[in-house]
Amino acid sequence: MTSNAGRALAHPSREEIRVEGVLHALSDPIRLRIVRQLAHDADELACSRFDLPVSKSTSTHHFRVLRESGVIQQFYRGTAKLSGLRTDDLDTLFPGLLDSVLGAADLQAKRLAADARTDAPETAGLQG
Amino acid sequence: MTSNAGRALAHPSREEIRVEGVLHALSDPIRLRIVRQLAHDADELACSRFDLPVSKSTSTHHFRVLRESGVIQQFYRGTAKLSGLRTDDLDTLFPGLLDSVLGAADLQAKRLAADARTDAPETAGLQG
DNA sequence: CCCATTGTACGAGAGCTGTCGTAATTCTAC
DNA sequence: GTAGAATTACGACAGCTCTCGTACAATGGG
Repeated sequence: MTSNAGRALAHPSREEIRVEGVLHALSDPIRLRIVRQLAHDADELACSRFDLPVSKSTSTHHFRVLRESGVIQQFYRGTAKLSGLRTDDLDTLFPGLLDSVLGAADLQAKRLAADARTDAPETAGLQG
Repeated sequence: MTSNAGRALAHPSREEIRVEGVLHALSDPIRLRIVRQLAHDADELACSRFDLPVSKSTSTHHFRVLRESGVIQQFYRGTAKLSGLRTDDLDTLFPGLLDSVLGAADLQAKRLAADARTDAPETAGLQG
């Protein structure tokens, strides 16, 4: 069998996605980071392409939370598992939600980076 | 003393508000309900005006989570504690986030209500 | 002062969450 | 078939979360 259908992954249907679950999935820093990378870098990435500060087991856990809450879809291709945002489903169910969360995360990242630049040089003197 | 200053409540400053914390605060059904009621019914409501399906202790807990994450502000007036959304701070930090979450919650509420109407009368529990 | 109203604090318990390490599974390449 | 790479599954653990009940504090009116 050359098909990848042997390993099917459970996804919630569009109707089963709940806004509370989506918000909860996005409220973890690691998962938010995954989603931001998916949104910015590519539509579909293998899990191994993410450089996360946790073990593989923990990564698997976070990807599963994202998938089971309806934020991402996953499928196998060879030994790799590719992940992509369920942009269409989310935009249909909750228009603008994903974009504003991603925008908020970007703004916060910029703000925190700027804070670090203004804080550090004076006191600590350590910079990247 | 007629002042209400005796009981001060700790709030995060605008700069301390984190998007992960806001999303986590909004990911609980009870808290999302509180926020929706604050957004729709009034700008400032006493805690006792919320008809929540939990005990007073639990309500206090949820209001504290919302306050400490920066979603709401609270102050005392007499024996009452009034709560209001920090709309300005949130809109400045995360433009559009609060609105899209509230919109998503409204859409989902309508959708679930419609599903219940089409599910129940016809088959009374059997669905494809 | 006493009391009703309103909300807090504290302690507790059940359950979920994030994390890890190790063992197992699936696919590709030889 | 064998080896290797990518990922999952399982069991375990500490910590957090949601919930409650009871006891306590602050305000306003008699």
